[in-house]
Amino acid sequence: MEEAEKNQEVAADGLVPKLEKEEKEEVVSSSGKHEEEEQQVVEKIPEKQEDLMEKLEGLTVTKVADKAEDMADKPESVVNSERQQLDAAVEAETEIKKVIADDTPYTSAKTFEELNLSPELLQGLYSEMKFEKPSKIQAATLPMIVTPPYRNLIAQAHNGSGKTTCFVLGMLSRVDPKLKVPQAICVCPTRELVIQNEAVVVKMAKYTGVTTASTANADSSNSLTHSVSRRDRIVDQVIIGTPGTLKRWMTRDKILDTRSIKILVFDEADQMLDQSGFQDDSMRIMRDIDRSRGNCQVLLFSATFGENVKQFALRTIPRANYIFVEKEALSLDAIKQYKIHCPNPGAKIDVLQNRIFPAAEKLGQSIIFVRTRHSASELHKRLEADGYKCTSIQGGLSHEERDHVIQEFRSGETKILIATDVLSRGFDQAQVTLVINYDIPVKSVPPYTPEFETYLHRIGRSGRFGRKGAAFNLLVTDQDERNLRKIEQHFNTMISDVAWDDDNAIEKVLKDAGLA
DNA sequence: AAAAAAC
Repeated sequence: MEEAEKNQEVAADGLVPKLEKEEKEEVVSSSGKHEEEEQQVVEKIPEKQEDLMEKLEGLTVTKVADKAEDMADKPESVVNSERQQLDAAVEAETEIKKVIADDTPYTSAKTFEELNLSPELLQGLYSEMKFEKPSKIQAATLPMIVTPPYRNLIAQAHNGSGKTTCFVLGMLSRVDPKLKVPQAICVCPTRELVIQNEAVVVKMAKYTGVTTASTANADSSNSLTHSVSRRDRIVDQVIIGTPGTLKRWMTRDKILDTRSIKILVFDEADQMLDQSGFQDDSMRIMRDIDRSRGNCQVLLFSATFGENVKQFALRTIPRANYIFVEKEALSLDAIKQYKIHCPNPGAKIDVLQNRIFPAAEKLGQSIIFVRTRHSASELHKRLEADGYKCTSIQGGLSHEERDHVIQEFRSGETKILIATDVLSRGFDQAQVTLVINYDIPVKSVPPYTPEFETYLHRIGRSGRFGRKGAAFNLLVTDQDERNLRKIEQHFNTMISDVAWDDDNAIEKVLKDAGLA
């Protein structure tokens, strides 16, 4: 079982953004070792498919088996195509390992030009987005996304490495602005992410004539059974939304025509497909689109794919190309992680106010993560009562309140934001240098083991696109200690101790992190 | 001893 899973695992080390590259490159560039590893990966593929066949049941088996037979039939071409993707130059610097579903040859994109994007789209990339060349994950995935036969793709890459650009370019390159019907859908887990992603689409699409619609602009849910159903059919090409509203638009309201949808994106895909996440809605959306128009390209993107959801995704998304990263390679070196053991719950406030805030003031912006909605507003009240300027956001607030809090934080007016996990994923604000886990993320049911993926997403709110960042974990109980140790082991990363009562410890540590 | 969306 474990062997099989290991074979399944395809690592993509070094999906690191530009600024961090120098360090990483030293590690990977000199030896020819990864080349050997590549060969092994190539040779293992037929065997891997057999393992997969044994493990899977039902519908999926047929598909995977077909694939395995294909491979057995023409091992030469498979091996050849695998070799073709070992594009020497790119390979040497990216160390990306990927698996492709057929014998379509893909060459890593060193420039955006070679992707055959429209001039309008390229202009958006250069003059609006100020992008020069593809990041590593972009170089690896964009050819897979935009090259016929438009295979499905499951792609994992580090926090802040440029995944959004991958799927936004994917969507924009596939839609026809002359056709006034929905052609691309992007599903996101939160309202904030919908708004953020829509802004990227609008910016990148500036010269293309493509328009967007999003569930966040729709009227809020009270008064409007009427006004929503009265809405006209959507004529925009790119639709961005949260799963519930998208589903309603497709089924009850019938304002979202899915017959022309060519590409369907799941951002934060592991959460969107997780059973305790949005699995039901996501599957429903996929099925409905598949029924009204087959052959829709599905893209899954996330920084994390826990083992279960990874297997589910591979079973669910047929004939997908995929790229995965070993979990041990996921924590970014640019984000230094610390733990502060507090003698009692009250000391958390003390550490926050007297140790962290004074140091944080000079840095940039900070996000403090807590476990519940209630503790978000409680901590907010407490800090405000003590004279600290901060805001808080959680799903219990009205949409207007949430928008307002985010807008103030985006503008830099507020430096300290208290948040539940509504903001743990995807939120992209370059100025965030500090993440504080006021509570460690844990599962909601006994034995309250750590939520590894959430931890990684939270600390990934800092250190965007290779910038430096720091994360402080406040611990009180023995269970906190145990859970943090598990997190260290899980990601094979070092979380150093900082004394809670030392005046200078935080300052010193931030200097070490390259922040002070 | 939960959060997210949304009914």
